[in-house]
Amino acid sequence: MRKGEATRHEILEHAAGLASRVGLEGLTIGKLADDLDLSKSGLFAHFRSKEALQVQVLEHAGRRFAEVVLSPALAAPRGEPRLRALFERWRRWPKESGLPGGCFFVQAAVEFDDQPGPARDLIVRLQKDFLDAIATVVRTAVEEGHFRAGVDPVQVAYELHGIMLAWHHAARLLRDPKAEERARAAFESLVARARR
Amino acid sequence: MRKGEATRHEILEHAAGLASRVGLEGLTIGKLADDLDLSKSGLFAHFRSKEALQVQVLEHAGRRFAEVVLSPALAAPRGEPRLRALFERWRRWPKESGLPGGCFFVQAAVEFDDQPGPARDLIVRLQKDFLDAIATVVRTAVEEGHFRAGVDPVQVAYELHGIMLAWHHAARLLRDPKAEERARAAFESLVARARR
DNA sequence: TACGAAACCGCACGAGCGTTCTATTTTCTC
DNA sequence: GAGAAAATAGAACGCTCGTGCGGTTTCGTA
Repeated sequence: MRKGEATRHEILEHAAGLASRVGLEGLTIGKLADDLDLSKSGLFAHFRSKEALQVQVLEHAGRRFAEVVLSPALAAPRGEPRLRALFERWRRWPKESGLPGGCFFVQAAVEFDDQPGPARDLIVRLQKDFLDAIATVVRTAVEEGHFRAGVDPVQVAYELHGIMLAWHHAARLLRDPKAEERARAAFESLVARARR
Repeated sequence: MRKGEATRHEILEHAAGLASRVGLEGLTIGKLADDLDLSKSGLFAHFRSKEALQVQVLEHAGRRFAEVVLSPALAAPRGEPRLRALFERWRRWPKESGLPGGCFFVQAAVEFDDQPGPARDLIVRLQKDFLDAIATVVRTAVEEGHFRAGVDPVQVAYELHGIMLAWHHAARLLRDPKAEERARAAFESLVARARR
């Protein structure tokens, strides 16, 4: 029971990186087994279906995201600093977590927005939870008096998400060297607007 | 030579809709042929490779987008009205063009951001051209005096793109009924900021 | 150290993929 | 309306996919 857990972890780790490049649908048990020097059937036995594999990869990445982005950000002082910490960690997360294809939640969200099933359900839950978390951070910024009272936290979360998606697009597809600079400018503008 | 053109057009039309749901990689010659009551080989003969099919679907959609979104928007009065027209048409384009899976450029951009080849090259060109077009519209708004002189047109294009991506995400994945409302609010905020 | 359980392998399967070849039907042109 | 050219069909290929099965190796524990 010990060894199995370990290799399953290894598999999920590698699968997340692979999926960031080719997507969760593009994930292939054969390729995965090859990369990890396992037999196809040996690897398959850990999950018993491809769908289960996809779901577990998502769960794994969700836990990882919470560890690497959310929790540390929430450790920052309440209010605007916390929002800034979140932004910074969010931006660095694909690199830090060894996702060579960029944030693979972006890929998964687009891939499954039209394909019902447990994978889609899980993605929706994860993304909603995350957007809620952003909104909560913004709300505390209002409570702390950093942001003005009229600010709509959900709207800010929405717009921040848009900034990150545009950044992902500019950086990964367009290879625009100014992508980060633009994302930062947009973020500062968003914060300034909320503060004023 | 006439008939072939017609069915090829039909194929591309249907393929674009299909690809909006399953992606350009998920596109399958067999499924496509089935849907259109053609033989696999008969359909295949029109393109002679799947890659060529993908590229032609992209070209087709690009032309369509220019017809349905860009050109009509550019017919609006210079400046802010033109930007508004662009926003409105852009928002309606997946529905108007029979893309049941939402804007399939979003799907394609994410799918190919890491897979070199002619398809990726074409997507990059199309997206760059479009972002340039937005920036140009913003620039004319500055020239017309609708927007203030300090506005960075490229930055505005970047942020508008982000708003649309967030909208796509909220509407399609999260099925958020307020998605459009939020997109509109973000757009108004963007315009107000540029105007002030 | 022995033994039961867990982990893993090799092999095979049926299905679907993109692609090729040859033959047949349909379309266009003079 | 005949004949060339184009469009389509049918069958087959080699490959890869996810999945199932039976046996072998490795591990964890008593």
